[in-house]
Amino acid sequence: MSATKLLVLGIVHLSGGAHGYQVRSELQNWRAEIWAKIKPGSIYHALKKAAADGLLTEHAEPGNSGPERVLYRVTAQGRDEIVELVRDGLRRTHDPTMLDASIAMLPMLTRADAIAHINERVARLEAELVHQAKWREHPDRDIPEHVRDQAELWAGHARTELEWAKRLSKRLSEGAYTMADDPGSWRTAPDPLQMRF
Amino acid sequence: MSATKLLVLGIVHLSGGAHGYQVRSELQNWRAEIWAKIKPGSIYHALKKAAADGLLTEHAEPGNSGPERVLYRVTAQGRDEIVELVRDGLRRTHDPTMLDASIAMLPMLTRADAIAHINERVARLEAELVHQAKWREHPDRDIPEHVRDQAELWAGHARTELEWAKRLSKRLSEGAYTMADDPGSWRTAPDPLQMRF
DNA sequence: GGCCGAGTAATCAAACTTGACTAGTCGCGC
DNA sequence: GCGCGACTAGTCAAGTTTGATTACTCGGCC
Repeated sequence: MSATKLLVLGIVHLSGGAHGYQVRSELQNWRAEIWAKIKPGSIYHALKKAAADGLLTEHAEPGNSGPERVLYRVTAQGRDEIVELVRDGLRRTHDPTMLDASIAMLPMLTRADAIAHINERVARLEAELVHQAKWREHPDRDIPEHVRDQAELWAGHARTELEWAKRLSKRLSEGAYTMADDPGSWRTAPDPLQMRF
Repeated sequence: MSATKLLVLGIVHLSGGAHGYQVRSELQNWRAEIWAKIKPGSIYHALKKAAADGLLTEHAEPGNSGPERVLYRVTAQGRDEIVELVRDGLRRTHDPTMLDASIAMLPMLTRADAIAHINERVARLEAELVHQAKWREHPDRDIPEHVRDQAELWAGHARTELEWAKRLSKRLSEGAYTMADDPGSWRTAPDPLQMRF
Protein backbone atom coordinates (compact mmCIF):
# COMPACT_ATOMS: atom_id res chain seq x y z
CA MET A 1 0.00 0.00 0.00
CA SER A 2 1.54 3.30 -0.97
CA ALA A 3 -1.02 5.22 1.10
CA THR A 4 1.25 4.80 4.10
CA LYS A 5 4.14 6.21 2.12
CA LEU A 6 2.11 9.20 0.99
CA LEU A 7 0.80 10.02 4.44
CA VAL A 8 4.19 9.70 6.10
CA LEU A 9 5.94 11.83 3.50
CA GLY A 10 3.08 14.32 3.57
CA ILE A 11 3.10 14.76 7.34
CA VAL A 12 6.87 15.24 7.42
CA HIS A 13 6.50 17.83 4.70
CA LEU A 14 3.67 19.70 6.39
CA SER A 15 5.49 19.81 9.71
CA GLY A 16 8.66 20.99 7.96
CA GLY A 17 10.68 18.10 9.39
CA ALA A 18 9.63 15.61 12.03
CA HIS A 19 10.71 12.48 13.85
CA GLY A 20 8.80 9.21 13.93
CA TYR A 21 6.71 9.85 16.96
CA GLN A 22 5.55 13.24 15.70
CA VAL A 23 4.32 11.66 12.49
CA ARG A 24 2.60 8.97 14.49
CA SER A 25 0.75 11.39 16.77
CA GLU A 26 -0.21 13.72 13.94
CA LEU A 27 -1.75 10.79 12.08
CA GLN A 28 -3.57 9.88 15.26
CA ASN A 29 -4.98 13.42 15.41
CA TRP A 30 -6.30 12.99 11.92
CA ARG A 31 -7.89 9.67 12.90
CA ALA A 32 -5.79 8.03 10.21
CA GLU A 33 -5.54 4.73 12.07
CA ILE A 34 -9.22 4.30 11.21
CA TRP A 35 -9.46 5.22 7.54
CA ALA A 36 -5.90 4.40 6.50
CA LYS A 37 -5.39 1.54 8.96
CA ILE A 38 -1.86 2.67 9.78
CA LYS A 39 -0.06 1.03 12.69
CA PRO A 40 3.03 2.43 14.46
CA GLY A 41 5.39 -0.20 13.11
CA SER A 42 4.59 0.69 9.50
CA ILE A 43 5.31 4.36 10.09
CA TYR A 44 8.87 3.77 11.27
CA HIS A 45 9.44 1.33 8.44
CA ALA A 46 8.09 3.76 5.85
CA LEU A 47 10.36 6.53 7.17
CA LYS A 48 13.46 4.38 6.93
CA LYS A 49 12.52 3.11 3.49
CA ALA A 50 11.85 6.61 2.21
CA ALA A 51 15.19 7.78 3.60
CA ALA A 52 16.96 4.88 1.89
CA ASP A 53 15.24 5.86 -1.37
CA GLY A 54 16.43 9.44 -1.09
CA LEU A 55 12.98 10.92 -0.45
CA LEU A 56 13.89 11.94 3.10
CA THR A 57 17.10 12.87 4.87
CA GLU A 58 17.92 11.61 8.35
CA HIS A 59 19.49 13.78 11.06
CA ALA A 60 20.44 11.98 14.26
CA GLU A 61 19.60 14.16 17.24
CA PRO A 62 21.40 13.50 20.52
CA GLY A 63 18.88 12.56 23.17
CA ASN A 64 19.12 15.64 25.38
CA SER A 65 16.16 14.23 27.26
CA GLY A 66 14.81 10.84 26.48
CA PRO A 67 16.18 8.36 23.96
CA GLU A 68 17.83 9.30 20.66
CA ARG A 69 15.60 10.64 18.00
CA VAL A 70 15.97 10.89 14.27
CA LEU A 71 14.74 14.01 12.54
CA TYR A 72 13.50 13.53 8.99
CA ARG A 73 13.19 16.16 6.29
CA VAL A 74 11.70 15.88 2.82
CA THR A 75 14.11 16.25 -0.10
CA ALA A 76 13.25 17.84 -3.44
CA GLN A 77 12.85 14.34 -4.86
CA GLY A 78 10.53 13.51 -1.97
CA ARG A 79 8.29 16.47 -2.77
CA ASP A 80 8.01 15.37 -6.38
CA GLU A 81 7.10 11.90 -5.17
CA ILE A 82 4.34 13.26 -2.93
CA VAL A 83 2.83 15.20 -5.82
CA GLU A 84 2.99 12.13 -8.03
CA LEU A 85 1.36 9.93 -5.38
CA VAL A 86 -1.48 12.41 -4.84
CA ARG A 87 -2.16 12.58 -8.57
CA ASP A 88 -2.15 8.82 -8.74
CA GLY A 89 -4.53 8.41 -5.82
CA LEU A 90 -7.00 10.87 -7.31
CA ARG A 91 -7.02 9.16 -10.66
CA ARG A 92 -7.03 5.53 -9.60
CA THR A 93 -10.40 4.05 -8.64
CA HIS A 94 -10.93 0.92 -6.48
CA ASP A 95 -8.48 2.06 -3.83
CA PRO A 96 -10.39 4.00 -1.18
CA THR A 97 -7.47 4.20 1.23
CA MET A 98 -5.28 5.80 -1.37
CA LEU A 99 -8.06 8.24 -2.26
CA ASP A 100 -8.45 9.26 1.38
CA ALA A 101 -4.71 9.78 1.71
CA SER A 102 -4.64 11.84 -1.48
CA ILE A 103 -7.48 14.05 -0.30
CA ALA A 104 -5.63 14.60 2.95
CA MET A 105 -2.64 15.82 0.95
CA LEU A 106 -4.63 17.62 -1.75
CA PRO A 107 -3.06 21.08 -1.15
CA MET A 108 0.26 19.68 -2.42
CA LEU A 109 -1.12 20.16 -5.94
CA THR A 110 -1.84 23.36 -7.78
CA ARG A 111 -5.52 24.11 -8.19
CA ALA A 112 -5.60 23.36 -11.91
CA ASP A 113 -3.71 20.12 -11.46
CA ALA A 114 -6.06 18.92 -8.74
CA ILE A 115 -9.14 19.75 -10.80
CA ALA A 116 -7.72 17.98 -13.83
CA HIS A 117 -7.04 14.78 -11.93
CA ILE A 118 -10.36 14.77 -10.11
CA ASN A 119 -12.08 15.19 -13.46
CA GLU A 120 -10.16 12.22 -14.76
CA ARG A 121 -11.54 10.23 -11.83
CA VAL A 122 -15.04 11.37 -12.72
CA ALA A 123 -14.57 10.20 -16.28
CA ARG A 124 -13.29 6.81 -15.17
CA LEU A 125 -16.15 6.30 -12.75
CA GLU A 126 -18.66 7.12 -15.47
CA ALA A 127 -17.00 4.64 -17.82
CA GLU A 128 -17.09 1.95 -15.14
CA LEU A 129 -20.77 2.52 -14.51
CA VAL A 130 -21.55 2.12 -18.20
CA HIS A 131 -19.43 -1.01 -18.37
CA GLN A 132 -21.17 -2.50 -15.35
CA ALA A 133 -24.61 -1.72 -16.69
CA LYS A 134 -23.73 -3.64 -19.85
CA TRP A 135 -22.37 -6.57 -17.87
CA ARG A 136 -25.55 -6.79 -15.85
CA GLU A 137 -27.64 -7.13 -18.98
CA HIS A 138 -25.50 -10.03 -20.16
CA PRO A 139 -24.10 -11.70 -17.05
CA ASP A 140 -21.83 -14.72 -17.21
CA ARG A 141 -24.01 -17.63 -16.20
CA ASP A 142 -21.37 -19.69 -14.40
CA ILE A 143 -21.20 -17.15 -11.57
CA PRO A 144 -23.57 -17.64 -8.61
CA GLU A 145 -26.56 -15.33 -8.38
CA HIS A 146 -25.53 -13.59 -5.17
CA VAL A 147 -22.08 -12.79 -6.57
CA ARG A 148 -23.77 -11.03 -9.46
CA ASP A 149 -25.95 -9.08 -7.03
CA GLN A 150 -22.85 -7.69 -5.39
CA ALA A 151 -22.53 -5.53 -8.45
CA GLU A 152 -25.41 -3.45 -7.11
CA LEU A 153 -23.31 -2.46 -4.15
CA TRP A 154 -20.31 -1.59 -6.29
CA ALA A 155 -22.47 0.47 -8.59
CA GLY A 156 -23.93 2.28 -5.59
CA HIS A 157 -20.51 3.12 -4.28
CA ALA A 158 -19.39 4.28 -7.71
CA ARG A 159 -22.39 6.60 -7.98
CA THR A 160 -21.76 8.03 -4.51
CA GLU A 161 -18.14 8.67 -5.36
CA LEU A 162 -19.08 10.22 -8.67
CA GLU A 163 -21.41 12.74 -7.05
CA TRP A 164 -18.84 13.57 -4.42
CA ALA A 165 -16.00 13.98 -6.90
CA LYS A 166 -18.10 16.31 -9.02
CA ARG A 167 -18.90 18.44 -5.98
CA LEU A 168 -15.24 18.55 -5.01
CA SER A 169 -14.22 19.58 -8.50
CA LYS A 170 -16.82 22.34 -8.46
CA ARG A 171 -15.76 23.61 -5.04
CA LEU A 172 -12.16 23.74 -6.19
CA SER A 173 -12.99 25.77 -9.27
CA GLU A 174 -14.91 28.17 -7.02
CA GLY A 175 -11.71 28.74 -5.05
CA ALA A 176 -12.17 26.53 -1.99
CA TYR A 177 -9.11 25.47 0.09
CA THR A 178 -5.61 26.88 -0.03
CA MET A 179 -3.78 25.08 -2.83
CA ALA A 180 -0.10 24.99 -3.73
CA ASP A 181 -0.31 27.99 -6.03
CA ASP A 182 -2.33 30.13 -3.62
CA PRO A 183 -0.86 32.73 -1.27
CA GLY A 184 -0.27 31.23 2.17
CA SER A 185 0.47 27.71 0.93
CA TRP A 186 3.63 25.72 1.68
CA ARG A 187 4.92 26.73 -1.71
CA THR A 188 4.67 30.50 -1.51
CA ALA A 189 5.58 30.64 2.17
CA PRO A 190 9.31 30.84 3.00
CA ASP A 191 10.22 27.19 2.88
CA PRO A 192 13.13 25.66 4.81
CA LEU A 193 12.71 22.52 2.76
CA GLN A 194 14.14 24.10 -0.37
CA MET A 195 17.57 23.30 1.03
CA ARG A 196 19.35 20.21 -0.26
CA PHE A 197 21.44 17.99 1.96
CA MET B 1 -6.32 -9.65 5.42
CA SER B 2 -8.57 -12.58 6.26
CA ALA B 3 -10.59 -12.05 3.09
CA THR B 4 -8.00 -14.13 1.25
CA LYS B 5 -8.38 -16.88 3.80
CA LEU B 6 -12.16 -16.85 3.51
CA LEU B 7 -12.18 -16.93 -0.28
CA VAL B 8 -9.61 -19.68 -0.51
CA LEU B 9 -11.37 -21.87 2.06
CA GLY B 10 -14.72 -21.10 0.46
CA ILE B 11 -13.64 -22.06 -3.06
CA VAL B 12 -12.09 -25.31 -1.87
CA HIS B 13 -15.32 -26.07 -0.05
CA LEU B 14 -17.57 -25.24 -2.99
CA SER B 15 -15.50 -27.35 -5.38
CA GLY B 16 -15.46 -30.22 -2.90
CA GLY B 17 -11.65 -30.33 -2.88
CA ALA B 18 -9.22 -28.52 -5.14
CA HIS B 19 -5.57 -27.80 -5.75
CA GLY B 20 -3.95 -24.38 -5.85
CA TYR B 21 -4.37 -23.66 -9.49
CA GLN B 22 -8.07 -24.55 -9.47
CA VAL B 23 -8.67 -22.09 -6.66
CA ARG B 24 -6.71 -19.50 -8.55
CA SER B 25 -8.66 -19.89 -11.79
CA GLU B 26 -12.02 -20.02 -10.03
CA LEU B 27 -11.21 -16.74 -8.31
CA GLN B 28 -10.25 -15.34 -11.67
CA ASN B 29 -13.65 -16.38 -13.03
CA TRP B 30 -15.29 -14.44 -10.23
CA ARG B 31 -13.15 -11.41 -11.02
CA ALA B 32 -11.81 -11.61 -7.49
CA GLU B 33 -8.41 -10.20 -8.44
CA ILE B 34 -10.24 -6.91 -8.92
CA TRP B 35 -12.41 -6.58 -5.83
CA ALA B 36 -10.37 -8.70 -3.45
CA LYS B 37 -6.96 -7.85 -4.93
CA ILE B 38 -5.76 -11.43 -4.62
CA LYS B 39 -2.46 -12.39 -6.28
CA PRO B 40 -1.35 -15.97 -7.02
CA GLY B 41 1.37 -16.01 -4.39
CA SER B 42 -1.09 -15.26 -1.61
CA ILE B 43 -3.37 -18.10 -2.63
CA TYR B 44 -0.68 -20.76 -2.30
CA HIS B 45 0.43 -19.27 0.99
CA ALA B 46 -3.10 -19.18 2.34
CA LEU B 47 -3.63 -22.83 1.40
CA LYS B 48 -0.47 -23.95 3.20
CA LYS B 49 -1.26 -21.84 6.22
CA ALA B 50 -4.80 -23.18 6.44
CA ALA B 51 -3.50 -26.74 6.13
CA ALA B 52 -0.99 -26.10 8.93
CA ASP B 53 -3.86 -24.76 11.06
CA GLY B 54 -5.94 -27.86 10.51
CA LEU B 55 -8.58 -26.15 8.36
CA LEU B 56 -7.60 -28.09 5.27
CA THR B 57 -6.05 -31.49 4.62
CA GLU B 58 -3.33 -32.01 2.02
CA HIS B 59 -3.21 -34.98 -0.35
CA ALA B 60 -0.12 -35.21 -2.52
CA GLU B 61 -1.09 -36.38 -6.00
CA PRO B 62 1.59 -37.95 -8.18
CA GLY B 63 2.05 -35.86 -11.30
CA ASN B 64 0.54 -38.25 -13.84
CA SER B 65 0.89 -35.44 -16.34
CA GLY B 66 2.58 -32.22 -15.48
CA PRO B 67 4.20 -31.36 -12.16
CA GLU B 68 3.08 -32.65 -8.76
CA ARG B 69 -0.12 -31.25 -7.41
CA VAL B 70 -1.52 -31.06 -3.92
CA LEU B 71 -5.22 -31.66 -3.44
CA TYR B 72 -6.82 -29.77 -0.56
CA ARG B 73 -10.04 -30.61 1.24
CA VAL B 74 -11.88 -28.66 3.91
CA THR B 75 -12.03 -30.25 7.37
CA ALA B 76 -14.96 -29.93 9.77
CA GLN B 77 -12.98 -27.29 11.64
CA GLY B 78 -12.40 -25.49 8.35
CA ARG B 79 -16.15 -25.33 7.68
CA ASP B 80 -16.76 -23.81 11.08
CA GLU B 81 -14.05 -21.27 10.37
CA ILE B 82 -15.68 -20.29 7.06
CA VAL B 83 -19.01 -19.73 8.76
CA GLU B 84 -17.35 -17.64 11.45
CA LEU B 85 -15.46 -15.54 8.90
CA VAL B 86 -18.62 -14.86 6.88
CA ARG B 87 -20.46 -13.74 10.01
CA ASP B 88 -17.58 -11.50 10.91
CA GLY B 89 -17.37 -9.93 7.49
CA LEU B 90 -21.08 -9.15 7.46
CA ARG B 91 -20.98 -7.51 10.87
CA ARG B 92 -17.72 -5.54 10.60
CA THR B 93 -17.92 -2.21 8.81
CA HIS B 94 -14.92 -0.35 7.28
CA ASP B 95 -13.62 -3.43 5.52
CA PRO B 96 -15.15 -3.56 2.03
CA THR B 97 -12.95 -6.41 0.84
CA MET B 98 -14.07 -8.61 3.68
CA LEU B 99 -17.70 -7.69 3.00
CA ASP B 100 -17.36 -8.65 -0.65
CA ALA B 101 -15.78 -11.95 0.28
CA SER B 102 -18.53 -12.63 2.81
CA ILE B 103 -21.24 -11.92 0.28
CA ALA B 104 -19.55 -14.29 -2.14
CA MET B 105 -19.74 -17.01 0.52
CA LEU B 106 -23.14 -16.01 1.90
CA PRO B 107 -24.84 -19.39 1.24
CA MET B 108 -22.58 -20.95 3.87
CA LEU B 109 -24.93 -19.50 6.48
CA THR B 110 -28.49 -20.47 7.27
CA ARG B 111 -31.07 -17.93 6.18
CA ALA B 112 -31.86 -16.75 9.69
CA ASP B 113 -28.21 -16.41 10.61
CA ALA B 114 -27.46 -14.36 7.51
CA ILE B 115 -30.39 -12.04 8.12
CA ALA B 116 -29.42 -11.55 11.76
CA HIS B 117 -25.86 -10.57 10.89
CA ILE B 118 -26.85 -8.27 8.06
CA ASN B 119 -29.27 -6.56 10.40
CA GLU B 120 -26.45 -6.08 12.85
CA ARG B 121 -24.50 -4.35 10.11
CA VAL B 122 -27.47 -2.11 9.40
CA ALA B 123 -27.61 -1.12 13.07
CA ARG B 124 -23.90 -0.35 13.16
CA LEU B 125 -24.04 1.75 10.02
CA GLU B 126 -26.93 3.76 11.43
CA ALA B 127 -25.02 4.36 14.65
CA GLU B 128 -21.97 5.50 12.72
CA LEU B 129 -24.01 7.95 10.67
CA VAL B 130 -25.43 9.49 13.84
CA HIS B 131 -21.96 9.69 15.36
CA GLN B 132 -20.56 11.36 12.26
CA ALA B 133 -23.37 13.88 12.10
CA LYS B 134 -22.55 14.92 15.65
CA TRP B 135 -18.85 15.18 14.89
CA ARG B 136 -19.54 17.44 11.92
CA GLU B 137 -21.46 19.88 14.09
CA HIS B 138 -18.52 20.14 16.49
CA PRO B 139 -15.37 19.45 14.46
CA ASP B 140 -11.90 19.52 15.97
CA ARG B 141 -10.38 22.76 14.77
CA ASP B 142 -6.77 21.58 14.46
CA ILE B 143 -7.66 19.41 11.50
CA PRO B 144 -7.38 20.96 8.01
CA GLU B 145 -10.61 21.90 6.29
CA HIS B 146 -10.29 19.44 3.42
CA VAL B 147 -9.70 16.55 5.82
CA ARG B 148 -12.97 17.38 7.52
CA ASP B 149 -14.71 17.49 4.14
CA GLN B 150 -13.67 13.91 3.52
CA ALA B 151 -16.34 12.97 6.03
CA GLU B 152 -18.93 13.75 3.36
CA LEU B 153 -17.58 10.94 1.24
CA TRP B 154 -17.54 8.49 4.12
CA ALA B 155 -21.09 9.41 5.05
CA GLY B 156 -22.16 8.91 1.44
CA HIS B 157 -20.63 5.49 1.32
CA ALA B 158 -22.22 4.57 4.64
CA ARG B 159 -25.65 5.61 3.36
CA THR B 160 -25.19 3.62 0.14
CA GLU B 161 -24.20 0.57 2.10
CA LEU B 162 -27.09 1.01 4.48
CA GLU B 163 -29.65 1.06 1.66
CA TRP B 164 -28.06 -1.94 0.05
CA ALA B 165 -27.87 -3.96 3.26
CA LYS B 166 -31.53 -3.28 3.97
CA ARG B 167 -32.50 -4.46 0.51
CA LEU B 168 -30.39 -7.59 0.89
CA SER B 169 -31.97 -8.36 4.24
CA LYS B 170 -35.42 -7.95 2.74
CA ARG B 171 -34.66 -10.15 -0.25
CA LEU B 172 -33.36 -12.85 2.05
CA SER B 173 -36.50 -12.83 4.18
CA GLU B 174 -38.51 -13.14 0.98
CA GLY B 175 -36.65 -16.36 0.21
CA ALA B 176 -34.01 -15.26 -2.31
CA TYR B 177 -30.89 -17.41 -2.90
CA THR B 178 -30.29 -20.99 -1.84
CA MET B 179 -28.98 -20.86 1.72
CA ALA B 180 -27.38 -23.55 3.88
CA ASP B 181 -30.70 -24.73 5.32
CA ASP B 182 -32.50 -24.83 1.96
CA PRO B 183 -32.93 -27.93 -0.15
CA GLY B 184 -30.22 -28.14 -2.80
CA SER B 185 -27.55 -26.43 -0.71
CA TRP B 186 -24.13 -27.89 0.09
CA ARG B 187 -25.49 -28.91 3.45
CA THR B 188 -28.49 -30.96 2.40
CA ALA B 189 -26.80 -32.37 -0.69
CA PRO B 190 -24.77 -35.58 -0.22
CA ASP B 191 -21.47 -34.11 0.85
CA PRO B 192 -18.12 -35.81 0.42
CA LEU B 193 -16.59 -33.25 2.76
CA GLN B 194 -18.26 -34.78 5.79
CA MET B 195 -15.44 -37.29 5.86
CA ARG B 196 -12.55 -36.71 8.25
CA PHE B 197 -8.97 -37.46 7.35
C1' DG C 1 10.12 -32.99 -36.45
C1' DG C 2 11.02 -28.91 -34.21
C1' DC C 3 9.81 -24.63 -32.40
C1' DC C 4 6.50 -21.29 -30.48
C1' DG C 5 2.93 -19.59 -27.74
C1' DA C 6 -0.72 -20.62 -24.54
C1' DG C 7 -2.08 -22.91 -20.59
C1' DT C 8 -1.03 -25.45 -16.15
C1' DA C 9 1.08 -25.47 -11.58
C1' DA C 10 3.75 -23.69 -8.43
C1' DT C 11 8.08 -21.66 -5.81
C1' DC C 12 10.95 -18.04 -3.93
C1' DA C 13 13.25 -13.90 -2.23
C1' DA C 14 12.31 -9.40 -1.17
C1' DA C 15 9.32 -6.15 0.69
C1' DC C 16 5.90 -4.83 3.82
C1' DT C 17 2.77 -4.98 7.96
C1' DT C 18 1.62 -6.16 12.47
C1' DG C 19 1.34 -6.35 17.37
C1' DA C 20 3.84 -7.01 21.17
C1' DC C 21 7.58 -5.51 23.63
C1' DT C 22 11.37 -2.29 25.57
C1' DA C 23 12.87 1.66 27.80
C1' DG C 24 13.25 6.25 29.38
C1' DT C 25 10.97 10.56 31.54
C1' DC C 26 7.73 13.19 34.13
C1' DG C 27 4.41 14.56 37.38
C1' DC C 28 1.69 13.44 41.39
C1' DG C 29 -0.33 11.57 45.30
C1' DC C 30 0.84 9.30 49.71
C1' DG D 1 11.33 9.76 48.32
C1' DC D 2 9.03 6.23 45.91
C1' DG D 3 5.77 3.75 43.28
C1' DC D 4 2.42 4.23 39.53
C1' DG D 5 0.33 5.46 35.46
C1' DA D 6 0.66 8.19 31.34
C1' DC D 7 3.40 9.86 27.71
C1' DT D 8 7.36 9.75 24.54
C1' DA D 9 10.08 7.10 21.28
C1' DG D 10 11.15 3.37 19.11
C1' DT D 11 12.72 -1.88 18.01
C1' DC D 12 11.93 -6.51 16.69
C1' DA D 13 10.42 -11.11 15.30
C1' DA D 14 6.82 -13.27 13.09
C1' DG D 15 3.59 -13.29 9.66
C1' DT D 16 1.84 -11.85 4.86
C1' DT D 17 1.92 -10.14 0.29
C1' DT D 18 3.97 -9.39 -4.02
C1' DG D 19 5.98 -9.92 -8.48
C1' DA D 20 9.21 -12.32 -10.86
C1' DT D 21 10.63 -16.64 -12.26
C1' DT D 22 10.67 -21.65 -13.13
C1' DA D 23 9.19 -25.72 -15.29
C1' DC D 24 6.43 -28.80 -17.65
C1' DT D 25 2.79 -30.12 -21.34
C1' DC D 26 0.21 -29.75 -25.47
C1' DG D 27 -1.49 -28.44 -29.98
C1' DG D 28 -0.56 -26.39 -34.24
C1' DC D 29 1.95 -24.98 -38.19
C1' DC D 30 5.95 -24.37 -41.29
